[in-house]
Amino acid sequence: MHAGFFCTFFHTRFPVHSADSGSKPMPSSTVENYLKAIWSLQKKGEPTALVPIGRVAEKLSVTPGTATTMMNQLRKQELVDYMPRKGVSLNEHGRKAAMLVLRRHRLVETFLVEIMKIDWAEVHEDAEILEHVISDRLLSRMDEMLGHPTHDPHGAPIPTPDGKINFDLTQPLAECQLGVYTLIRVQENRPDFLQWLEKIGLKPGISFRLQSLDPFADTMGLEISQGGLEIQLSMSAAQSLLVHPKE
Amino acid sequence: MHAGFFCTFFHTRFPVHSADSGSKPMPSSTVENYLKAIWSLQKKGEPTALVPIGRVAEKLSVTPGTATTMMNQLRKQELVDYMPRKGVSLNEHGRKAAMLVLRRHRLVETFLVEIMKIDWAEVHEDAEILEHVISDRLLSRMDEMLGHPTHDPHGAPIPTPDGKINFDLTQPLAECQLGVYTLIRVQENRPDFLQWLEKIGLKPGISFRLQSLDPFADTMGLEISQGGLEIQLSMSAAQSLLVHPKE
DNA sequence: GAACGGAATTCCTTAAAACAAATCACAACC
DNA sequence: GGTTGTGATTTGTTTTAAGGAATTCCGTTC
Repeated sequence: MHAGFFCTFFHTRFPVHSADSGSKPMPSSTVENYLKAIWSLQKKGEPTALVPIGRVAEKLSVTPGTATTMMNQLRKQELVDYMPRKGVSLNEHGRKAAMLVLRRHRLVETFLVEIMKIDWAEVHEDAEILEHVISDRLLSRMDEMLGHPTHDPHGAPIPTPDGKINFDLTQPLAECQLGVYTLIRVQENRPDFLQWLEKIGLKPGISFRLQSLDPFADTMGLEISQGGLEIQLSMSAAQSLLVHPKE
Repeated sequence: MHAGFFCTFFHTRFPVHSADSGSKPMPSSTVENYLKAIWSLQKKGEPTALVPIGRVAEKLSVTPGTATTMMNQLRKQELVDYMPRKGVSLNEHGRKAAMLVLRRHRLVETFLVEIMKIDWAEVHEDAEILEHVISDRLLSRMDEMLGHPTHDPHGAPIPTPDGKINFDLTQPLAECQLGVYTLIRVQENRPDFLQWLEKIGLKPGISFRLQSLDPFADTMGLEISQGGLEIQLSMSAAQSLLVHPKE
């Protein structure tokens, strides 16, 4: 095999999250990952905007040919609108399926953090796997134990069981003026970054003062605790911090 | 496809329970299932006894040819001793791998029952899937939360992290004389059976009196609660109830 | 209007699992 | 000692997912 040692891992299909009895074939975990990828590449404003196949392939670290082949299957399963050479977008089916995967992912993450007390910086990887295999029974038990949470530990909204998602009105910190803000959501999964955030005391729900802006150094300075050190943050990092103005 | 609707499910390979970095290819979930099957067919006394390939195939609901092919792969991966036409047995590697799967399975079951409060009669199916995908981190967190349990909710011993298992000295109720016994373990996964046991008040740890034996009807009569009704039980059901004499 | 370049598509191959059908080995029987 | 039968093996095909190479579109340039 070419791509190295653990190719097997990427070739892997997952089992399905619940024994079912429906008519539709039920998406494999590979299909689910394609749906998630397409969803995440679609800009939220315009749900019919086409995503180029190359972006999908890149997102999933797969060759364009592989992605194209999969697009045809997704279309056959009536999960996407796919126009060769134009791009792909989720249809109503596909969007709902993607939302249910996202729901599983985020509920699992919340469960791992709240109940199992695993560091929020490290839950993404596990959730990435479990989202494809958790049964409906387990999922609803988790939901119940957590008291039907609306947001995961990163501040991301959890879709409802019927596939609706509630977009919060937030803006990236990178686009803010000086002032006081509350961190709502962290849109980034890299554990090292999340661990760093934790170390400096930034978690969803925490408020802080955006104190300085340096357009040339491309950084911002934050005061997180009253009278604490000013923390320097790159603009690209600030892009993944979604905030509300305080109050 | 021939074998019916949800073949896809059985074709499925699972991802791997933890990102690793070792040299060995790391068993796919299919391989893990074969190892489990072989282990469960090997009688516990004689670890080198060969299991006929047909039994393995039957256990996994797979054609003999498929099992034969897999035996060759297992041998190539140095997990089994396989002698064509004679049979197969786990070698030291394979036994350890099987024990680790069993550990994951039983810890997961215990977690589902103790922490998530799912009915012990219904956890088998979920555990059957999760045992292949749970990461080491999650597993050890579960172990910790449960206080390093030695037995699962069905009374089965949980192998240690280094793959040792501690066989309890129990006998099948079917082989017992009249007397008072404590139920140690239920060796049966069918939810309906387990639910029935629960309904009549039999769970691991419960004591009861074996009150009558009817060799012609092939049944035994149990008194579970003091002065309660006598419950009739077939010998084959009694075969899966492992007990100790009380005290 | 023709040529170019990059993205997307097709076609071919590989890999793991599985099934079906044909064949093979060996013990038991006559 | 030859025949039969059962279980195991071999061979060939299928499915899903993937990679690679060659080719085809199509929007730009010249």
